[in-house]
Amino acid sequence: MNETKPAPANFIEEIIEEDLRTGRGDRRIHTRFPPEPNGYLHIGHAKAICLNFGLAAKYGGLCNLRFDDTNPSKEDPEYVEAIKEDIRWLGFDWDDRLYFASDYFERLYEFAVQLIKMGKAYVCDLSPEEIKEYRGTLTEPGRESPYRNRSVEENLDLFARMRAGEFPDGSRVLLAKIDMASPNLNLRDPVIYRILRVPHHRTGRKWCIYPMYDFAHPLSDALEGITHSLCTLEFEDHRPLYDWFLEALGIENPPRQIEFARLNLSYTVMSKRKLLQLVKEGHVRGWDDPRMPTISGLRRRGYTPEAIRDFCERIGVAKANSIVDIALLEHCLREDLNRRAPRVMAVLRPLRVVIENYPPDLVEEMEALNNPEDPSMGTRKVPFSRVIYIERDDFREDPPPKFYRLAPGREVRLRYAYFIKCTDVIKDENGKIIELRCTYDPETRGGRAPDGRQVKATIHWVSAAHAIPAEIRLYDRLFTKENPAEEEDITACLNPKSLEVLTDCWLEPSLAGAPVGAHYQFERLGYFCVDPDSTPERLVFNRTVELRDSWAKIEKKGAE
RNA sequence: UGGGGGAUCGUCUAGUGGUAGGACGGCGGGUUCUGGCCCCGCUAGCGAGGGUUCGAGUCCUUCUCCCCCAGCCA
Repeated sequence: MNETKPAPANFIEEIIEEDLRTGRGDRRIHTRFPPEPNGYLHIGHAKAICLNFGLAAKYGGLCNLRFDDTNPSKEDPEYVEAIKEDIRWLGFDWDDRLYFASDYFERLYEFAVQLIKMGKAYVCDLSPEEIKEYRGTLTEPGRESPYRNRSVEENLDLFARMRAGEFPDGSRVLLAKIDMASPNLNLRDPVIYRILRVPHHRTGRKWCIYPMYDFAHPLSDALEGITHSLCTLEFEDHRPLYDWFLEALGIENPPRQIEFARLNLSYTVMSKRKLLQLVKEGHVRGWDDPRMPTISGLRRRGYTPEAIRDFCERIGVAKANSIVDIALLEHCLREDLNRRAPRVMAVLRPLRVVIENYPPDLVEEMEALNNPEDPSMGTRKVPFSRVIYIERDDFREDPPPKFYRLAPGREVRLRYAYFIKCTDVIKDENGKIIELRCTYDPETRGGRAPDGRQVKATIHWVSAAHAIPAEIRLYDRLFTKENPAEEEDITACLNPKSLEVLTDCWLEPSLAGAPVGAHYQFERLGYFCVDPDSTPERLVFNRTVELRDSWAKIEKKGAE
């Protein structure tokens, strides 16, 4: 067979293929996903995960999971477990290659000693404020620290004593000796070790000095044999420093850092800090609130790993900052769920309907398709009786043009059942419609009229005597602004209607015992999944995403 | 005013000197026992100016706008 190789999908694949051709990086592909365990993963991380693991898979390489845990004051083992679970759920596997930067502390310390011996690092006694001052500004060069030219011996001694805990936090740091006049601030003698008496979640109290990201990252990559180290755009300025450490320490086949644009999604925020704020201030119920763009939130909402992976593939990888329309994510979701979610009938806002000419004691079992997209999913029986509930939205006493559903004197089809015609509208003392009286045509059982007459609409229903009650949570975008991150205060543009809880909902009886996490399409309404808050007595559903709704569009247009 | 990046339909993204393409969205139509799915069609773009060239989104040049950097965070 003569298969043409697919063109590289993005600039990173181009670089990789070039490296594979020229032999740079040992003709291997080895990537890593390096989260800091200081928060939950979000859909932006999913992009990085798909990229790193996907590249390894595509080019026959490997991808490690490495926790970048060099700052114990922000990290927590709770996050480590949550992150592992999320990556696995997304469908990726790091086999036995689970690493922690903290595993390398001893070796990183040795690297630092090596740097000192080469005269490329020194201990500085300046205070944090002084260091900042000496660093200069964007437009003015920095000044050299008075401690910059200490002897190797003194530096070695001081660094050992930093490790031994002889000095208080913040009193001294180890700096790389590079260039205080560099226009790139990262090269103005950056801090590589600081004194921090904070117990580490993995190394306990063994260390009171911890390496900085800029030092730990390239060397951790080197230690793991990483060939391509992908990160986001804001680290572009750090690349010279990344390369400097590898070069100074004589690393062979050094890994190559490549930067790409992080993902932003419309109507949400993506920074860990802002997400943490939403959680802490109680604007959402937690990291896994179904309105959150976190992996755990999306999972609880009912998103599938397949949909998220497909989305990550479709958005592409580039270097331009962008905000992807959340409609694309929803499209990927619907496409996946349409294929696999069983159809059921559920009424969210019930309107009681009495079918006056239907025998009071009769119950019929109507046969319904579980998924018209996939006949192999079979059929089920849905009980039908004299009193049913329909959706309040499916009836209008005074129907506007193009409203095809039920109205006084009008006939519609009940999905998988009969044609019914509305004969009477019953209201309470306030004029609120509380019940409809209808008649059915026994000849239309199964949904077709022998005389060939047609109806304009098919609506869903549940049998009042058989339906099971449920709570259903409807979600909308969390923010009213397309890019909340650019607002002074993101909480000012929170969408007050991002959550609506419906407590008087009725489900067809086949849903009894539905397991947590199960996905369904509630016909004509959307995709829903069973929330963990469900109890054996009462199911709770989340609306994952609505079906596209052309009637809603028509109605909205009419209102304008 | 220093350095590092970036600019292609409304959005995301291809295009590597030879007819600017795809996806999402929007609009219109077909089909339909879900106003869903599916199918068809339409819509709409190279930040600006100059130059090189038979030919420029692509090369050169000037400019404009946007993002990132002055943590002992990552």
